[in-house]
Amino acid sequence: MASFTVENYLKAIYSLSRSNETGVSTNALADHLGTKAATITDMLKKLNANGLVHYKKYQATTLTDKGIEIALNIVRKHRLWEVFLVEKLDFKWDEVHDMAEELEHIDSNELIDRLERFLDNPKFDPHGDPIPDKNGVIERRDQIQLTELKVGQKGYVTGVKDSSKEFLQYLDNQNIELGNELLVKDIFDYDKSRVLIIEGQETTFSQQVCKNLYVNIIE
Amino acid sequence: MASFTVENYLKAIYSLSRSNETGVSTNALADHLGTKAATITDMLKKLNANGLVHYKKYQATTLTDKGIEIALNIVRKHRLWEVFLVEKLDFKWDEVHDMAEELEHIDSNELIDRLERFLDNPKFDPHGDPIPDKNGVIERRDQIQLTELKVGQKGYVTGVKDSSKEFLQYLDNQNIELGNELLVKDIFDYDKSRVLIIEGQETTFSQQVCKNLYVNIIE
DNA sequence: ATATATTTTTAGGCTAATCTAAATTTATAT
DNA sequence: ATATAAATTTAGATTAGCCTAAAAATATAT
Repeated sequence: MASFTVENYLKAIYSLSRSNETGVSTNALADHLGTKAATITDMLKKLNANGLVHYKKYQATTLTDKGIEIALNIVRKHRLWEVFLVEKLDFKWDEVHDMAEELEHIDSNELIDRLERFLDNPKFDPHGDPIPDKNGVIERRDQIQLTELKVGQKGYVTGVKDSSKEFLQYLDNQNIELGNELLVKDIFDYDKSRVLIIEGQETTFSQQVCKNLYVNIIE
Repeated sequence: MASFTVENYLKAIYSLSRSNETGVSTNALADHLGTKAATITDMLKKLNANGLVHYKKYQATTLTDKGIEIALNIVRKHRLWEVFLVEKLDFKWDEVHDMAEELEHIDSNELIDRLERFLDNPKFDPHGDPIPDKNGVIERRDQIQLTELKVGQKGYVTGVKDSSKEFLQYLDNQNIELGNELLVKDIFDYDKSRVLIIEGQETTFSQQVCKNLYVNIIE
């Protein structure tokens, strides 16, 4: 079985691969995992030897199929536990990340399958991220960043791109939650900030905030 | 914070102390934890240095107050997670031990307090063991071993002394569960086996089985 | 095209938790 | 009371995962 540490490496490589199709650099991984580049090199050699990554000296690293499978299972567990914490234990969406980081390593697929059923087979976690099924299949979603909506267009909030505590708490303060309907009333050329009507309430959001909100267009 | 390993040592010392008031021996710990005596000695020195155990060379070890506090918190977490697994995820009582062994190390008291409330503040785990409250207080219970009942006395099953998979599955096969009412109809002098009426059904149990069942007397 | 900067790897070490084998201490039995 | 057995500790190694400092490879800028 993959150790706690190995699971975290695979998850990190998976996660960084989302934004970088060509593969992941040693330094990017070191940053992400809070370790030093030398440590990453050591581990990549081991993961490579165990058939979990494709690694060649000085080149970007990618996951093998086996590596992807393990990473997706960790992501699945992480997101299901987050749903549990929010839906059943009433935690807020900005409070669950660290606990889920631990719970994701509990080693029982039977447990996680039963948890999934107990939670009524949720398809998305509290931040709107999709939950892989037991075969690692992720439901694809046609969500876009709020910045892509033009003036006059309507949408509803489906997720957040940045799930940092700070951003989630900012959204709480603004009373924004998943499912909220909104209309883009105006975009200021100067700083690309937007005037929005969210659930009937007029609010102004910076471009940065809008980039970090995913929406579905309402035709 | 105590590491996963340290937590397991403290829990083991706590657990073995239940049956041996004077303290725990190095070999007993090695057996219980599946490691070698030399390893135990090393660790006891560290735990002693950290104020978690009272350790003197060649003498039985006991937990300090701080050690007891940590051990009880682990026990609390273990038992609450077991209740969750059985009550909410429909696992059987012989299936939950290994998962709870992992879940007990999840590091959040807030999580465990919320879990407790979610489970309606259970006082006992699925094997009848008491769940320490958040201050480490355990509800004392006047349960006795079934072997202490005399012929003609009645009781109901409150717990198991041995919670091995094997014993629990044996009980399942015999349709015995916590709460069952029973009457001691006869005790055979020869092997101390008992004829019992359990929930109206006549059954014979060996002395070993009776020793491992806790009951409350019904006057 | 070459010097400089950046990234990555190598080499050598550290710590926690484990092991085996040998030495020491304590317990037991005659 | 002393020999023997059992339990415990010490000494010296190992492995996983991490580190720093130096070397090597790759990328960038003039």
